[in-house]
Amino acid sequence: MTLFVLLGPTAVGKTELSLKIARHLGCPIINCDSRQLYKGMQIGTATPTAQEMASVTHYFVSQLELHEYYSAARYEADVLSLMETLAPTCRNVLLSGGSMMYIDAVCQGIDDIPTVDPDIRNMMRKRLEEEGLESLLAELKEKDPSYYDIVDRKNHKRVVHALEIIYTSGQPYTSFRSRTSKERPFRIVKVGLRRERQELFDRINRRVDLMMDNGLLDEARALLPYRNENALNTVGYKELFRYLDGEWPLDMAVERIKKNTRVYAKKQMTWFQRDPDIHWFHPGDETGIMAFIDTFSTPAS
RNA sequence: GGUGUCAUAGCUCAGUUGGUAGAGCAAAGGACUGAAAAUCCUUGUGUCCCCGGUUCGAUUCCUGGUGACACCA
Repeated sequence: MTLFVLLGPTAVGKTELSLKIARHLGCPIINCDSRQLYKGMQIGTATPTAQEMASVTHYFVSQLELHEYYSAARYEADVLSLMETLAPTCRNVLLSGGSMMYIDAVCQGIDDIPTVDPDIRNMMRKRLEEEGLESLLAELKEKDPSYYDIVDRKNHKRVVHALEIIYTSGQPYTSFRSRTSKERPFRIVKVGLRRERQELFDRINRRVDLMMDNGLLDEARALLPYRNENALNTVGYKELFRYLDGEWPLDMAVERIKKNTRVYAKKQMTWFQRDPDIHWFHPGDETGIMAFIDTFSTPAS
């Protein structure tokens, strides 16, 4: 069994190509976009359309309620479990998306760290607000000095999370971090898509305009009641919320969406760059991509 | 036409009591193990509008020019 991973920055052309590859292989698509997982965010996250979904079986698209907690670790478990289910009938499966950590969670696994209790999460958030980062850092230094040495001390999420784990488990955060790659019962082949930067940025700008034409503002308005959910802390929505609050004019919000999407794309490329297992193609090189896929696909036995 | 104010980084501006300059935004680079489209870090040489003058030295002061804005005719 082979898991093809189709990855690349946002707007590079993954969805379109994923359908072609899936039809070519006669295989299903597993979505690997942390925001397309949620319901109600179709326009802003460029979720495949109903027509696109009709021709190929898609998993993990528009499934989660907006308030549902989810994580890379759950995604890892869900995908592995799905792969087991598919194994008897599928020789090949296509995982497509750009969520870096979710891809790595599936391909390498992530350490078995306890899930943080919501009460502890709330408590830590309050403490961060009231005591400040310095105070939490001092506590981390005392309770897990080896993580204190390596943590990004200005990144409150990292510091807070380590303490959350310490409070949840009673053990140092470092004790859970093995950072070893897990074995998978299937072959993994990574296909990366990339374009010249200007080409990609033009596509991003055009796609944002298209999203606006397709009703992104109405979608954002409908999601306004959920704005504090993590799922909505997402490019495309957070900017339109500022407009709906009367803070920004609409054209400014749209420009910000474009800019933040470009920044996100750059961040994705930075992450992908250091993965030596990715085979890179231009999305227009369909012949090359299909030939590559054919050489690695698992044939009928 | 007259008077005044302004002209500095891609943009908005600060500043140099005369010793060639710095913030925010934009842009670029990077980190990343259970909230990741999140969160965080690093990076600022530019004819200081142009010609001339004063000066050891002018982006800074002065004359003139050009452009923008405001007010008066």
